[in-house]
Amino acid sequence: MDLFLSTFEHRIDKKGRLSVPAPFRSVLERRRDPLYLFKSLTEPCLEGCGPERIGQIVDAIDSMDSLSAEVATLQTMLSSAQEMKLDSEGRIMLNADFMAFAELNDAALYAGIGRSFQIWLPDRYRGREAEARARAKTEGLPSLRLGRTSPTSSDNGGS
Amino acid sequence: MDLFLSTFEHRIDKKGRLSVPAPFRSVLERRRDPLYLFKSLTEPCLEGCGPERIGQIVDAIDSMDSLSAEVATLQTMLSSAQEMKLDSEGRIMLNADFMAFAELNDAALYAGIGRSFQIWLPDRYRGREAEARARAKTEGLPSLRLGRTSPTSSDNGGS
DNA sequence: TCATTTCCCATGATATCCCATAATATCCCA
DNA sequence: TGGGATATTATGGGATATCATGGGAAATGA
Repeated sequence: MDLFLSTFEHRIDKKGRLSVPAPFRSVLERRRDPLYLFKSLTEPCLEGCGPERIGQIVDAIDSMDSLSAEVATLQTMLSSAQEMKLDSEGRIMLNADFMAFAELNDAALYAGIGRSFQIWLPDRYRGREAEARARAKTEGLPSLRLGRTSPTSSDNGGS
Repeated sequence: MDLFLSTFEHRIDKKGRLSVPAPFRSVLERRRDPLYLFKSLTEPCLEGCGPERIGQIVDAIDSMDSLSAEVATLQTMLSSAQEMKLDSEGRIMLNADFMAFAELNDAALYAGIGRSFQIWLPDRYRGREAEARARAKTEGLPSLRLGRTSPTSSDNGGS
């Protein structure tokens, strides 16, 4: 089961190019997946994922009442989503909208969160991380059931 | 799965020409599909799609009570639909009815929403997007964990 | 005829390709 | 186990291709 994990900080060059971390690239390559980015609905960061999540959203829209507010929300996600083409060095180009939304300028921090990852202004991310750790200390951990539960997992091996 | 995604803002020149975004054109070309536009039933914007979506509407009408109000509604969609011809540079010309309906003048914003896309007055679209994002912040994300269709999938990273 | 629309070419902006390089990580073999 | 050789990675820059856009001229059609 390959996942997006760890954090990486990379520079954004004068041309607006940003390297995708090699470990993330190899996850996508192994699955032969293109990379999609979209603006987070709830945080000032970008989200990266493979096509399966985009497909879920498209299918969900088709199965919902097209006049509902939920559909409008999902459509907002899709209208900000973009299939990113990597250049031969594994870099992407962030358009002006993406850059402005996440308030990026000359550097970006990738944070792998399992099946997807986020792209943040580095300092902002570190601030949030500190907050989250402080919260954990005062409020305790969210219930985490590490025992494992759900059956069947037709995953390939890996770690 | 090629989809219409992302947003693009283009100018409408003095002759009334409007470029179709290159990524949208390549989706249509790959499928050898002509482009259809029609007036949205629910919003002050135009909708664009390929022939399969038009076919779905026709089929839906055929399967419904031909006297119902819904049929009349869907029929107005079809009667406003038009097959657009692209010039050699990939531009379309919007007729006066389309321009007036979406209140367009010298610019248009394309918003890809998966299997179709919309064409908006840019400022109006941005207002709607801001509303949708504000709603998502207060009311949370629509639950899309229903559709657990694909092999990977599962929990949303939706920050 | 006159008013459009369509075709063709020009152009500036920008993305993409290809190559170079420095730093780091990985490998290999003694 | 060490240490030099090799591969990978992130980053940068110049050249080339693509794209959006605009305008003149030919074609269409009412």
